Amino acid sequence: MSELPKTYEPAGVEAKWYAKWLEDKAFHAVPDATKEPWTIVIPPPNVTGILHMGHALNNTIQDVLIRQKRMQGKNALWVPGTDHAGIATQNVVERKLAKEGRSRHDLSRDEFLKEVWTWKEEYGSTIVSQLKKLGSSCDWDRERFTMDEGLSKAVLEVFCRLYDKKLIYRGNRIINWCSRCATALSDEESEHVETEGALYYIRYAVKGEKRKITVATTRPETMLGDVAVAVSPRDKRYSDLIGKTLELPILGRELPVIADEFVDPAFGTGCVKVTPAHDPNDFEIGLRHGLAPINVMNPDGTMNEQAGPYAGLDRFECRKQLVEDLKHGGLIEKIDKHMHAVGHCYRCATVVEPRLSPQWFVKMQPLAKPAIEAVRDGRINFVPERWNKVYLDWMENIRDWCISRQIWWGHRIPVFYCDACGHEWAAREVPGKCPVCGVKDIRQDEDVLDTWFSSWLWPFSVFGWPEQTADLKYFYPTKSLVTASEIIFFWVARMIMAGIEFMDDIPFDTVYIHGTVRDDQGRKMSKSLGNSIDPLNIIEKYSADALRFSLMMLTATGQDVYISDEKFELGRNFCTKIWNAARFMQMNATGAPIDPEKTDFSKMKLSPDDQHILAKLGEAVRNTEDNLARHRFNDAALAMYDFMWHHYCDWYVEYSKSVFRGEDAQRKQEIEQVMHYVFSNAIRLLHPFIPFITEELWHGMGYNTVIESIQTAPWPKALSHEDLSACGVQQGTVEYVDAKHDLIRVGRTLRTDYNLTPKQQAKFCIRPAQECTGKLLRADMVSVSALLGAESIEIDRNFTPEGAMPSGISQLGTVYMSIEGLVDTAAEIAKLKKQIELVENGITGIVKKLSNENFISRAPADVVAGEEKRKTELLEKREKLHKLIETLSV
RNA sequence: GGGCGUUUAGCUCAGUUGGUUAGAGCGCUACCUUCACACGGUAGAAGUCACAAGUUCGAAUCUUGUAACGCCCA
Repeated sequence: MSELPKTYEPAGVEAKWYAKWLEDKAFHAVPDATKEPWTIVIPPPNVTGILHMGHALNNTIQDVLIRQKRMQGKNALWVPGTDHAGIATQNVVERKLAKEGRSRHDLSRDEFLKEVWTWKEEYGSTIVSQLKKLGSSCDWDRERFTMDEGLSKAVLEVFCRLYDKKLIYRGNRIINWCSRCATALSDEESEHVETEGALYYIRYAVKGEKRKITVATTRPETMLGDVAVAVSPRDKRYSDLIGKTLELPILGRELPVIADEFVDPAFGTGCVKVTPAHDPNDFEIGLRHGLAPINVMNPDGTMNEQAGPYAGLDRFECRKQLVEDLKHGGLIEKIDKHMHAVGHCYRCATVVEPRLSPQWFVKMQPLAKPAIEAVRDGRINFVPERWNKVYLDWMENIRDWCISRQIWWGHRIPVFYCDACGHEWAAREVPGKCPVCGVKDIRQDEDVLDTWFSSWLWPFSVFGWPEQTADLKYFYPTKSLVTASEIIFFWVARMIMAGIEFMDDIPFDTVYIHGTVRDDQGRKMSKSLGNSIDPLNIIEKYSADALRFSLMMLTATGQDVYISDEKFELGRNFCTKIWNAARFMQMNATGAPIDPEKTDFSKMKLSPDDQHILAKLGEAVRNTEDNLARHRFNDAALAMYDFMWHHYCDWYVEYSKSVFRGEDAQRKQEIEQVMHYVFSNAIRLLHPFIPFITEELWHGMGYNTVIESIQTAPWPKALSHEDLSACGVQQGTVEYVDAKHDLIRVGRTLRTDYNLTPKQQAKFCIRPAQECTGKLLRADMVSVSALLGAESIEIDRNFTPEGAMPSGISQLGTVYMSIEGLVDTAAEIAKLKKQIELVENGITGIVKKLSNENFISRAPADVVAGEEKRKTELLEKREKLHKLIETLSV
């Protein structure tokens, strides 16, 4: 065992171990009937992505889960991969082309796709290498890409099956159109942003009358596509108008006035213009009344020839111009400011235009039904629970999914058309001719599929589906899905539907939804705000372990995480603390062989502190395990942090110094053995959270001579009371040590009160509360004396101070400190009086409770007994305090 | 408009089935370069649990209402 360097240098260590783990294929899993599979599939990041804090959080959680399961002996598999991110990737490559002065339309479709693949080969692994820096223990041999051959095959298979089942159809519908990306978006891809707009009140003339009526709209340019004006059938103000004709300003088109239940008489003027080609509700009204839609816009967001004088203008330019013209004609009644939610493209933030166009849809209701059941009957559970409801609400009101995109990068829709005979069909392979008329001149649909149409198959397509592979049979279904709330609809819900539809089984049983990472002012991290914290910078500055541990400490279940640079000091400081604890052990090594698995403590005489730390380790193991099982990562991290820092380092290591500085060689070896048992178990617990430093210490401490890597070391066992007492840990002793710590704190406070420096040794007298505690203390003198920094300690059941002495009361007894020089009697009395006051308050409260008949009769007996006991204790304490004042006053 | 979440120490947050004196990290105060660690140690100060009403022997915790902030859906 080589000596650990004085300071921990994470950068080299982390790189070293990750390379070693890859070399050893430590994360690789293969089907093994003798072991239980435990599978996670990664939410595939966009191939264009770079690692942000959301990824860091998401992947740390998955890594914690998978590393723990691996240590617990499960056949743990974490499947990684990336997503081809159709629109985003196409945008990136188009921007690159634009820089070269080219557009994709200068290239053929095939040439463009070649460009994208080239880009993917060059930059597509960025995020993968970043995930490795984080320490993610993915099985990289199984890395998949949503456009790779196998996954593409799965997509075609699914499309064809659904097409043949008539669950995929083509329809002319209002969809969300991004004019910048020039493609349709699904409803989920249109992000509603609360925007200040205006409500324009526009006057339409009634034909043949002098009367004008006013309609209100937020998008005046769409009036050019108006085909009617609608009022509520119950609206008496307009009942005489129904059936009459209006004249559309500017264009002069004749518009019938119709009555439709959809119209809310309370909104605006109660008159609504009907523009079926540009609004989903209007489209429905149009269908009900047999009105032909008029599309006034081009795909790029400019107005088309239907817009008359405005043809060629951009839609917003047109709005301006049109409003000017209307004002000029006295046709604007008023313009009110109006807040409303406006859809924006989730990829480029362009305002989405509802637009009538022919698109492909998946009929969702039949797929949703069994997927709703799976969550309702608890086969699938969201954590935190509240997301169950969010999921169910969405699923119960599910709308058909628009899956066609007018871009080139993606899975091309496998639908073919024969213009000769009009046949349309879906095929898994590109057909040579029309299966009906045999004509070879057939064409394939130009559109590609929504990226999520491949992601929703991820939990089984990664294992080779539709082939019934051994991997698929063994590793599917997966266990936990870890993701953020933003993609519950996009992805999680659809995976559940796909799993049930195509695998006849749920894809996972737990969906853990973690929070969003925000800056310390609670704002979402975004490039435009410039408030992003780059995890790679944090790794460089503090280490991946520090990043991971800090994130875990800060993530309360499902709550958003607020971070700033300094928050990561928490993890770094903790790693340093562990490092130094290890160095301490190494510096005091006796040279005896170290075995982290050795537990035969029954053969040695365990000191009270030994017993105490073993018991506390047991608690830490139990807490960590429980909290991990319940996805309470922060509580798990805190349990380990508290154990390692506040129990092991603060108390046990401090106590051990008294042994290591003594002469008893046997004791030194014994305590060393306890230390290695405790420490090796503690770092095993910590390994899933901070894999690098724990592996480094595993080797640094020489544990690797017994078990080669901490990754395969057995997960610590939470020893039961029976286990503990079998190896010599008595519950009473453990409680004694807790009380001893309290006594030592009382003694240390006395030191502080009299400004003793740590070097100044003080004489103490302890008057034990009971004869038996006196015995325990006397037997434990080495420990008490060392922890208290005492020159001498007298333990005397009948101790009475001769003069004024500073003192304090603890559960085990009263502590007196003997100091040279004057005791500040007045200050001592004031201190004691303050304590008496506190005790009195306590007593008053309890007496009040105990004299309440209702409390005695209705509260559970143990609560009442507890109060009684506490009352006695407080009365005793008050008595003691009074006596102390008396002695001081003498 | 509908739904969800949050409100606890200066800051960021825990607080599980209601039950002793409401906890942590950071920050703050005092002392300490001590021999694992100053990325450290010891001791300490700091809270009207958003507000109001209710249920209860007992409420940070349960119910209702109010307010502020945030998120999702329409």
